Amino acid sequence: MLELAILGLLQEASMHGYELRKELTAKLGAIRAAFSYGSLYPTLRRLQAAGWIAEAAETPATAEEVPALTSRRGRVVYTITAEGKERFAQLIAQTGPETYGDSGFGVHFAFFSRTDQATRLRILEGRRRTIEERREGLRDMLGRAAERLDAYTLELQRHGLEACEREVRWLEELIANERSGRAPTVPQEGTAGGRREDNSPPPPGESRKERP
Amino acid sequence: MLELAILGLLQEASMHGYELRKELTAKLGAIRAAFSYGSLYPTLRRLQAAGWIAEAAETPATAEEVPALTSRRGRVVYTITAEGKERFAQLIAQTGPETYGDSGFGVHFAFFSRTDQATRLRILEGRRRTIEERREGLRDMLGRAAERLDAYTLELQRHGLEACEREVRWLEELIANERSGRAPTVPQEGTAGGRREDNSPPPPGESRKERP
DNA sequence: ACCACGATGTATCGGACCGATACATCGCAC
DNA sequence: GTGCGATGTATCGGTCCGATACATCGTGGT
Repeated sequence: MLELAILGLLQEASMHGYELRKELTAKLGAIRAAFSYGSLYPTLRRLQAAGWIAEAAETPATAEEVPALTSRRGRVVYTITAEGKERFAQLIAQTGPETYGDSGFGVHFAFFSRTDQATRLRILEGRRRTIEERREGLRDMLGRAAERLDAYTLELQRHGLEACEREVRWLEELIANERSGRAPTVPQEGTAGGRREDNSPPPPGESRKERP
Repeated sequence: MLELAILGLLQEASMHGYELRKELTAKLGAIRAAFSYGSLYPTLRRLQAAGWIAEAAETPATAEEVPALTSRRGRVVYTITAEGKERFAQLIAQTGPETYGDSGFGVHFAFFSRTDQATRLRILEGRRRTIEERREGLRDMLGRAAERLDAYTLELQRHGLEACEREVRWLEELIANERSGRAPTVPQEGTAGGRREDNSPPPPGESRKERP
């Protein structure tokens, strides 16, 4: 999961660890706490060893903005490699049970603008399936096994059930949107201006922003 | 977390691993997937080594119901010890940051009927605080940093924000209920009949056994 | 002039937990 | 009688977390 997230973020811009973690938190804050440094740094090392990412020279490029303040230090800036982009494309396209869990789904969803529509649909439907099953489990519990549970546990289940129902509705909307061509609002091109050799096919219905 | 959950469940009834996991799933299904055997069995061993739980002889007690079918096998039934009960009381009463995370809160909440009111209140308020902070983070993101994020990520944040708002409202209700004396419905005494030497002060609204 | 403090930044260690997997037995349906 | 799904115990490798350590920077207070 972390591997996928790092590769995805570095595709938008080169960054050092600290920055990466902040972006991670910003992008995934809704779905999971954040990855800790205890997994981030080892993973960076692993990705570098595998050749998916590489260390970059400090502050040479993208001049003008923020001249050279705090120039080089211990900071290690990572850049994704061509192999890394391939790896990302492969990871983002393959789906499985772990794609539908809370954490996995969140990460995949956060990179939907780099995912082709067929895969998006597959993921949304898989997630819906997963949540529907969780929902049914809770319904059964609140029906049949209710008298075995104390009031607090029951209340927890009730609240969980409501959350499930709500998420299923949300997913339904997203799926309908996806099928009708247009994205929830609009996928937009990442920071990286150039480079169009990445596979992700431009989504069909590129339309307007939300905020009316 | 798992330690607390096991101790709590064994206080209601002696069980073997498989059964324990099913109960765990039933009780915590709303908040987290389930603990896997890969953590369950090692933890059982650890608890046994610490003297909090002990192996019990198979099917000797609680006769009548289900005579002796499938009598003894490889099944290992665990029973909580007096020290284990003390340990549970200590764990359930102490609060901290980890108590307010998704998983920690869920487990603590699931055993609220064995928690004194002051602690319940402390946990609910801590949890509320935590979610409120998460909520503020998401609000900031959707306000200031919105243009940096793509439409899908934005939609994820929006959905997360709504979930936070909903949970805060839920917590408010629980807190109000808690303050006004009555629990969501009513905490009930566990299976364990004897032993009143454990510290947990009898909650105010102590009523009768489960099965009415 | 000094320095305390919080943000930035890299890094490691132990431990909790997961997912896959391997077995072995039971009761039941075909 | 036989295969199959539920019951049941157990381990292994790997991911991730939480705490911790340490060093530098800019800022503001005194």
